[in-house]
Formats: sequence, structure tokens, C-alpha cells
Amino acid sequence: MKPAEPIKIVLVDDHKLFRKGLISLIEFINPHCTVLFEADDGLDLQQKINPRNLPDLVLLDINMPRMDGFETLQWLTRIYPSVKVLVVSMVEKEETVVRMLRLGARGFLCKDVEPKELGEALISVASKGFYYTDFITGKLVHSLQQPNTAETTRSQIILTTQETEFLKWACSEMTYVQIADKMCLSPKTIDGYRNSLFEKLAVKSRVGLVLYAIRHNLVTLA
Amino acid sequence: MKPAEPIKIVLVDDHKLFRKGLISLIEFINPHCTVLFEADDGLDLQQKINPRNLPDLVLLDINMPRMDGFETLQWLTRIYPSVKVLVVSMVEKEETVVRMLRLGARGFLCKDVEPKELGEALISVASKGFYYTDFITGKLVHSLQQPNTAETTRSQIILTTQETEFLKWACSEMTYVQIADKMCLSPKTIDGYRNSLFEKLAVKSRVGLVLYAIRHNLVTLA
DNA sequence: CTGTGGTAGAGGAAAAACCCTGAAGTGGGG
DNA sequence: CCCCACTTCAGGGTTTTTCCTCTACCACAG
Repeated sequence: MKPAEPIKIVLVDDHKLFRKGLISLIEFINPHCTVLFEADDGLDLQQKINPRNLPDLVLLDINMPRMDGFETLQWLTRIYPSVKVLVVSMVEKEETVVRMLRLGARGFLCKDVEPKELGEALISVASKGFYYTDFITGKLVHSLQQPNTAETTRSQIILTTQETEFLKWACSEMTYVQIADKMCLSPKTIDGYRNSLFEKLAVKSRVGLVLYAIRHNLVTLA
Repeated sequence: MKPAEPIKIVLVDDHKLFRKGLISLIEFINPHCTVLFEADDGLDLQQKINPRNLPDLVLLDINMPRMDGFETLQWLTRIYPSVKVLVVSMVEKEETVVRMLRLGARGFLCKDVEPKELGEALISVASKGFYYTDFITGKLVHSLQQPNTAETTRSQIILTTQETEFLKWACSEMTYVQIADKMCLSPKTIDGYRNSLFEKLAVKSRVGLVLYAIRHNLVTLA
């Protein structure tokens, strides 16, 4: 690294207190860094980013209102490919990690890592352009070895309009007969949709349907 | 305040990076504070807390594994009533805020407040013993004006250990017979818990149980 | 024109979920 | 000591869910 040029950083996270804390932490563990600005989410970043003073590094959260980490990363790599992105998130699902890496993330940090690791990641991304830990490579290797799980499997799963419609009703206390009534269909047809979903989603019961729908945000829980 | 005695603080949050950031921030905005220790969750706090060197103030998160903010606050107010608790959480649902205040929280901060407000809250709780913003009083007043919603209704609902245990298993694809097996009980006993829960939670089917459990964060969806 | 896939549905059977009533033991509070 | 709440469980019933095979129509691609 060249001590003459500080690492220019931008923070994107919807929790102000976390951002401020992170800034304070970064300045403490690595005074060589300078924070250009902060953003609440992807949209805010798009407005604040200055093409004539681009950051070296963006610390990006995933769960954000309006424009989330996935969209933001896609936009960044398309518009400003030179900007390196280090994902900082509390989720550590394999699927999420792998997806972010595919979209061009230079590293992935969980929100409960040691500050020391954050410092190392900053330096690594700024100098070498990436920061891949065993945690990340582990997830990657595993996802390559098991191309049948979530990521790959789910990309194949395509539900028809009727199936989706039924799935929503299934996440209620209605019986299948009542659902059939609501959808103006024979209970036997509902029977067919259910079996079709059981196979597609690899579940074995109605509870499985409900859990799947909720996990994949196919229904909105009030 | 007495400048001679620093405010002794303990942080309870499952995200290390957030904790470290918060510490760094606190030390910056108020050097008068000293952080005794940090804990990952309520259980960790129980182990680390020292009765001969109690903190003045605990900054407590709500969503935590193992032992969450509600349980932790209950335990703290029962065992160490002198310790003041300031809740720092990202949720800002009225029900949650009101519930924490009822359990004895001295204030409630959302994770996206300004650091300035954090500083004010620290001082206010340490000196006056509380920190109630318009945000909080607003929620309180509203909950008093509408005592018919969740809070009141749910405050009556008390589940036994077994019922809670069963409820968690019910949120899976296991049949009741399999659950009975897991819990080392007769299927008939499970039958009883189910009926008891149906009545307590005002639901009519297993799907209703699942929806209730998820809506009220009684189970953790992976 | 034939195969594939979505839609819609029937009959029948087995399994699971649901709903009663009743009851025995345990442990704490009045 | 009695009542109450929690836990445990049984018998015996109905309803719902689940599973299986099989038919039929329509549209669209090869």
C-alpha cells in the first residue's frame, strides 16, 4: 500500500448507529482509512456517489429497505466496476454468500467477526483486491460440491400462477375444501396442486408448504 | 453526575462488530463511560456479570440467540434491580417497545438513531434514571388509547414450558406421533398440548400454530 | 400430428389431524 | 387438607389431509 493515499471508504447500511460505530472502529484500527460518506441503502448511495471521487471500497449491508444489497452490488459492478465491495451482513447462509460473490463481492464479513478481521479485510481488499477467508471458500466449495441444494435447485423451481395462488391460501387456517371454494375449483383440483407443490418444493406436508412460503417470502406475514 | 465515578456500562448484543463499534463510539462521544464487558446474549451476561462490580447501565439488544432481550431484562430486573437497562434494537414495533418498558427498561433506542441521541440517552439514564423520548411516549400513549390490540390480548397468554417446546416442534414437517417420540411423551399427551394451545392462541389448526409461532418469534426460521 | 405441460377433475383408501370426555399423579398456596 | 394448575395419558369418535391412479381438454412446439 501507498501511505500517501488513504483508502477511501463508503458505508451502506440502514442502521445509523451501526454505521457510526463502524466508522469509529475503522478510524481506530486503521487510521489510514477515510470515510467519504455513508448511505442508508442502495438508492441513497446512487445519489451520493461522486464519479470524480469514487471510493476504493464500499462496505455493503444486505438487508436494507428500498434497495437491498443484491441490487446495489449489481448496480455498482455495472456502473463503477472499479469500486470494490466488501459485504458486511448478519446473514451467513451459504446461498446468500455465494450469490453475493457471484455478483462480484470482493469479500464477505459476518457482523459478529472480530474488529481485527475487519481491519485485515480492509487492507486485503484495498491492496490485493479481495479478501477470501476459509469461511467463504468453505461455503463456495460446498456449493460447488452440492449443486443440488438451494441455489441451483431453486433456480429450477418455477411455480405456475395457480400453484402460487394456492400456496398463499395454504398459509392460512382454511381447509383445502374452503380454499377450493375461494379459488372456485374442485377440492380434487386443489389436491393436484398440493401434490405438485409437494414434489416441486420437496416438502411432505402442509406445514412444509407454509414454512417454504414464509422462508422464501412468497407470503406476507402481517 | 459525579465526574469522579465513570458510568459503568455493559453491552449485550450478538453482533460483535456492532458491539465493538458501539464501544468505540461511546468512548468517543462520552469518555466518561467505561465498558465493563460485553456479552453475546442473556446467558453470556448471566455468566459474566459480577455482583461486586455491577454496571450502572446495560445496553441491551432484543433479537439474540439462546436468551433474548425480553428474558434477559426480566432476569436483570428480578436479580439486579439497581442495574438500569437501555434497550437498543432495530425493531420499533409498538408492542415490543411497550413490552420492554413494562418489563422495566429505562429507555428505548432504535439502531438508526444519531450517535448524539445515544450520548444523551446514556447521560439521561445514568443521572436521571430514564430516557423517554417523544418516540417512546408516543407509542405508550397510543397503546393506552388502544388497549384492545396485541399487547393486552397477549399479555394474558402464558404458555407452559412443555407447550412452548411442543410449539417449536410443531413448526416442522414432523407428524404429532414423531413429535411425541422426540419429546418422549405419548401421542395423547401431545394431543392435549395441541388442544390447549388451540384454545390459548385462538387458532383452529396446526397451520394456525405455525403462523402464530412465526409471527411472535417463538421459533427461529433458518 | 404427436408429445409435452398446464388446467381441471374423479374415485377410493390410508394416514394424520382434530375433538370429546375422563382420569391419575405431582406440587404449591390458602 | 383441599383446591388448582401442570403434566401425563386413554378411549373412541369425526374430519382433514395425504396418496394413488386415471381421465379429459386445450395450447403450443417440433
